[in-house]
Order: sequence, then C-alpha cells, then structure tokens
Amino acid sequence: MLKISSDWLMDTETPEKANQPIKKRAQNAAPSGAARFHGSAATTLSDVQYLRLHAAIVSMDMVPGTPISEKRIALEQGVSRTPIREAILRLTRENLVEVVAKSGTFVARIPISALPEALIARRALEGMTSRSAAMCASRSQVLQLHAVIERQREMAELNDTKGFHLADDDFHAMVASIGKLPGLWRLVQQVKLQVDRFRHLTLPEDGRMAMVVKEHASVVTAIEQGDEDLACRNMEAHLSGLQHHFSHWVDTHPEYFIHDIDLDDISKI
Amino acid sequence: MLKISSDWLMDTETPEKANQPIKKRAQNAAPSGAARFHGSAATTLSDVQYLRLHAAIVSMDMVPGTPISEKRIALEQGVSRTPIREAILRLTRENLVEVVAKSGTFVARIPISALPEALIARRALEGMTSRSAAMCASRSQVLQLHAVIERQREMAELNDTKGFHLADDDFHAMVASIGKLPGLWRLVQQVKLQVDRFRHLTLPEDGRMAMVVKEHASVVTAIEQGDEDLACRNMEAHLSGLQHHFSHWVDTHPEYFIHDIDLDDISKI
DNA sequence: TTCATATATCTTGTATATCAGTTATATTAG
DNA sequence: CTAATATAACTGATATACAAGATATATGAA
Repeated sequence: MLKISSDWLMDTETPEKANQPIKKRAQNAAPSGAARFHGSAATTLSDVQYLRLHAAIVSMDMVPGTPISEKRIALEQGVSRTPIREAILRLTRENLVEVVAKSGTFVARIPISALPEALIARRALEGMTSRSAAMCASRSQVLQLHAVIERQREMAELNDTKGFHLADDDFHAMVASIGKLPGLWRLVQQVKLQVDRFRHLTLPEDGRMAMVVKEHASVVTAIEQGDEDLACRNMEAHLSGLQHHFSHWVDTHPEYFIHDIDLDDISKI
Repeated sequence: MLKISSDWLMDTETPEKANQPIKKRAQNAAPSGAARFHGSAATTLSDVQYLRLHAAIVSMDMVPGTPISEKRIALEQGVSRTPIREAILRLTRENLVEVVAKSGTFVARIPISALPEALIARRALEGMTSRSAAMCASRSQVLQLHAVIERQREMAELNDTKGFHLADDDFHAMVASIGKLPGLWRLVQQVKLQVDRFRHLTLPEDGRMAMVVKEHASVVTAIEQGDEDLACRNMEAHLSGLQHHFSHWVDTHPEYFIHDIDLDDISKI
C-alpha cells in the first residue's frame, strides 16, 4: 500500500544512510498511524489561542487597529510565543489581523469592499443550499428546522441578541447540512466574518429579529413543499435584508474601516 | 487617532512598568508605520516554502499519502524547521496536508465529497461573476476577454495543457474582475484546489480544450450583449462540463482519495 | 522653540533546544 | 518460527535564543 509514495521519497538523496544497515528505520507509510483515530480533542495550545483571539476580534472586543504583541500575549497567557504566533498566522489568512514585519501586528480594519461582496457570495451559495435542501429534506429534518426557528423566536422575545445570532447560524448551517452541502456553509462562514464584525457595531433595529424569524419560516415552508425555486428566492430575499444603512457607522468610526471602495457603489448589492 | 484602541490596551496590567518614567515607550499606534507602504516583495522564507509545497501538491508532483518531514525538508532547503512548519500549517488549513501530532504529516488525500461540492460552489459563484460582468463590461474589457480566449486557443493548438490551464484561470479571474467581484474569484480558487489536483491525474480528452474555448466564447458573447441571464447560464453550462467520468481514476488510485461518499451520489452534480 | 540625528527598545522573522508521544524494529519468551 | 514486549529513533508541539529592522524618545544643534 502506498508504495508509490514511499518510492517517491526514497529514490532521492540520503544515500549515505544506507551504509548503516542497522538502525535503518523504514519511512512512515501514510495514514497507517493509529493515532489518527483517537478522535479525541487533541486540542493544541495554538488552537486555544486562535479561538480566543478569533472570538475577541469577531465580537469587536478587540477593535480594528488594536496593536497585538506576540510577546505580550504570550506573557499574559502563560505560554511561549510559538502558539501565539501560529494563531496569529491563521488570523492573518482570514484577514482578521495585519502583520507588518519587524514593526507590529494589528487587528485588521474592515475592508468596506468585502461587505457587499460577502453578501453577494452568501446569496449565491445559500441560494444553492436552500435549493438543495428543498430537494432532499425529510419530514424529520423539516421539524428540526422548525425547532431551531422556535428557539430563535424565544431568543428574540428575550432580546438575547447573542443567542439569537447563534441560533441564526444554526439555522443556516442546518439548511446546508440538509441540502448535503456542508462545505458551502463552511465557505459562507468564512465569507461572512467581516460582516459579522460590522454587525457587532450596531444593535438590531426594533422588529428586525422578528422579521428574520419570519423570513426563516418562509424558507422552511418552501423547503417543506419541496419548491426549490421558492426556497432559493426566499433565502436570497432574506439575505438581502442584511444590507443595513451602514454609512452611519462608517462615518462615526472611519478608523475601523479600509475605505477601498466608494460608499455609493454599495447600491449595487 | 486611534486613541480608543490605545486606551483599550493601556488600561490593563503592566502597572509596574509605569514606575520607571524613563524608557517608557508609547505603544504603537495602528498602521502608522511607514513599512506598510514598501509594497516590495517582503517575501518571507515561510512564503517561499509555502508556494513551493503548494505547487508541488496541487500539480500532483507530491501524490496523496506522501510523507512530509519538517526536519527533512528543512535540511533539503537549507532553512530551519520554523518556516517549513509555518508553510505546512497554511497547507493544513487548505486541506492539502494532514498532520498527525507526534506521528507524521502527509500530503492529504483528495476527499471525494469535496469534488461535487466544489463544482456546485463554483457554478453558484461564477454564475454570479459572469452575470455581474455582463452588467459592467466595457468594450475594452470585452476585447481583453477575447484576447485571453485567443491565447487559450493557441495553447490548445500547441497541446500545451499547462499553458492552457493558466489561460483558463486567467479568463475566469478576468470575468470576476470585470464584474467587480474579485473576492468571489479568490473563493473559487480556494474551492477548486482539490478539483485541480484531480484534474492533474488525467489528461484532457481529445477535443476537450477546443470545447472549453468555445464555451468561453459563448460566455463572452453574452457579456458583450449585456445579457446577464445568458452569461450566467452559459457559464454554468461551461462549468458543468467539468464533471468527468472520474470513477475510473478513483478505482485505479483508491489510495489517493478519501472515500467519504458513495460514487453514485455524484450523479447529483 | 524647532528640527535633525542618534540610540535604545521594541517589533516580527528565523534558528535551535526541549518535551512528550508514536512507531518501527530488535529482542525475547514460548 | 511466532507472538508479545522492550527499546530506540523519529515525530510534531512547545519553549527559548538570536538576528534584522522599525519606531519612539532622547539628545543636541540651530
């Protein structure tokens, strides 16, 4: 098994080691290791620090522009610089921090241009997931959707915006899962990061949460009826509702944003 | 400027340092550093190693299952383990390598389930970019598209598959750029990684390249006419053509794949 | 005071050392 | 000869050390 890859590795360099017949350890074959199946947490320090920083940045606890020092955080957290650094590298890839070599690292400002594109991408991707869900959904899955919506309704009544947004994510994730397209939801999650940060700047307007619940319900209705086109349309309409009048916040906190497009262009959403 | 973030950082811990009035250095303000604008390469060793490994894996020079050793590669490349490790971390996030702690890291096998999802995501996203391009394209941009198609036609005649695929990517990137949705193309690039690896397993069938050129041309025609719906439909049709009969390759190289879905489910593409 | 310069100190990038766990192989018992 | 065991070498995760460069403040000159 996997002889090809082993050969690939063996046929080059390190010929001198062949001279010592003893202690010659065969190269690892591929995923034959038993450790792979220990499905356990195996959570590494880097992961912990990544999740911590990620949550802090997305929730706007760390506002854009905040300086980050590997050394400082390492001291605070009682770990070495390495896990912190690895966490920051991940965040850099997600455009949540900007690092300037030999100078400093900062919580990234929100690129305004990313907001309309994120909404467009979401509409395209989730239109597809809801369409697929309408084709695949079983009765029990529809009931699960209703349950999530009900939970969201409760959160809205309690005015628990935190819990509301969590239930909101659960709903969209479940639609993708039912549509057998979980990978698309992972994409959406990645894309909506900057929008989430923006949303944390403002509280939902009165009645917005109730409106969201109603829109979700209309999506479920379409899924229940197996009407793909309607499910897609309803989801797209729902997501279009996200376009706040955010010029206000951009004006009051201009230093939070990268003004890489003109605000007027947003109308094309 | 950015006092808020500075305050945020100053108001906590490190109170003992305030005792030494001398040598007290103010915290870095945000992106005020001049280094940011040195747009130069500033390419780091990690980047170099990442690009190297990325290219090797996507091109299938390193086949799935190939063991990777930080130490070995570090020696080969004449750098320390750190840049190699950081490159591998990036590749892990892209699902191009799998790392098992204390055991080994390997070039990731291709998750079969990712292939149909990738095609679906591409269709959704690029349907949108071509739609948008049809709305925005100027005459000069249309000419640029024709130029790229012509280059692709030349590559097809020379049977230069490498150059052909490069021109293919250029075309799709240009459509997204014209549609003012470059972010969507970045998403597509990320999503199509595993499909690209798969494609490197097989040579294009006879006439396939000519067919692709024709499909691209039909997309441009629709863009030229400003017909959004047609552009979208043509692009979707074009991308649907990617569904090879790949069960053959999956059968002959089962160890290259993660069989996380049944091959029959692929019909739903 | 104002501006230019110098230096001290901070930053990230890279290299090396240590730790803890896994796996192949040698070894040994049967 | 076979199977269980022990051990040694290798692995990635983490800690620490060093290097190169950028920035703020101190210093000095006008």
